[in-house]
Amino acid sequence: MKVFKKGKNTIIDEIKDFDLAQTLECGQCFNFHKLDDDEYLVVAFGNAIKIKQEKHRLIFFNTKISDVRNIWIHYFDLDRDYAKIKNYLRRKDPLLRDAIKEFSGVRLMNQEFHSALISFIISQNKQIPHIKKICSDICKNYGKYIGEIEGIKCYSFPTIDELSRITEKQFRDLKTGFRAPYLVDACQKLKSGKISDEKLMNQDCDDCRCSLTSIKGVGDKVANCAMLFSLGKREAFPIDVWIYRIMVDTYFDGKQVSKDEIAEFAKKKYGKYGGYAQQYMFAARNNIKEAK
DNA sequence: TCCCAGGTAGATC
DNA sequence: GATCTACATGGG
Repeated sequence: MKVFKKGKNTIIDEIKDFDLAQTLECGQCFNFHKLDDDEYLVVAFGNAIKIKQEKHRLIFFNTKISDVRNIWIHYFDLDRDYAKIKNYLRRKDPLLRDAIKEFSGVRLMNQEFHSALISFIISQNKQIPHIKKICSDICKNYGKYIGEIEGIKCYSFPTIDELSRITEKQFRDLKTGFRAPYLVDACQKLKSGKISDEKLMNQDCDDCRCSLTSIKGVGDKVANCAMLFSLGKREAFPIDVWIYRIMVDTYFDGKQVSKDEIAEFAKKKYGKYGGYAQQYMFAARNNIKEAK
């Protein structure tokens, strides 16, 4: 992997096991906008940038090389060897072979904790396009204006301070419905420091999940998503309706077992790679369903 | 009109 | 403990 400056842009070349579209569109992140094929507007850490992929090359438009090194490489998890992870999973589970083949460019992102937590509280009982819409509305209404890219006005995800000032009524006006009081509780715990990424990163998986589920409206699934996508807990295995169906059909002969039983099974089967297994499976959910 | 969506809290048994 | 249901909103 080579990083260098070209005019106003920064380039990463010789990238392996990465596909920008697959990584952004596989349901782990909601704060982006598709501009064209393999071309996206991404918002994170108070920045908005245009990124384009050309085969093994990533172009970060109008971006300093130091930002690519300090922010974006880690954000897209590009400093990790995915060949090893994929080999492990292919050997471990034949079901994942096709999923990994089809979605070999998926990487688990390292998002900002507060934005991942808020996004996944919103995600419950909602479809991905609507989650994206609400996240975007939150940025537009309560984040800061960053600038315009390709004629699109960009707004940062609100900081914890900005989030803590949003009332339940204001959350309801953004069509979050019954999640509004959950969001308020999460924002207050973030603001008070009762919940912080610093504390959670130092906890093991079970303690971390336990801390997170002390927030109203955060159960195992939302906690696991926040842990997996923003706290580096890669053994976390979120079980949503899709993963539940796939696991039940594949390993429990269609029998409606409890989510705890599936979680236990996944822990034994995938171990510390649970999160990766889950994400390849989720990315390929429609193909897996059709194959049955 | 009915069913479902990257679920969870509270009630009930 | 393990199940059952209400919960806002939008889309098929």
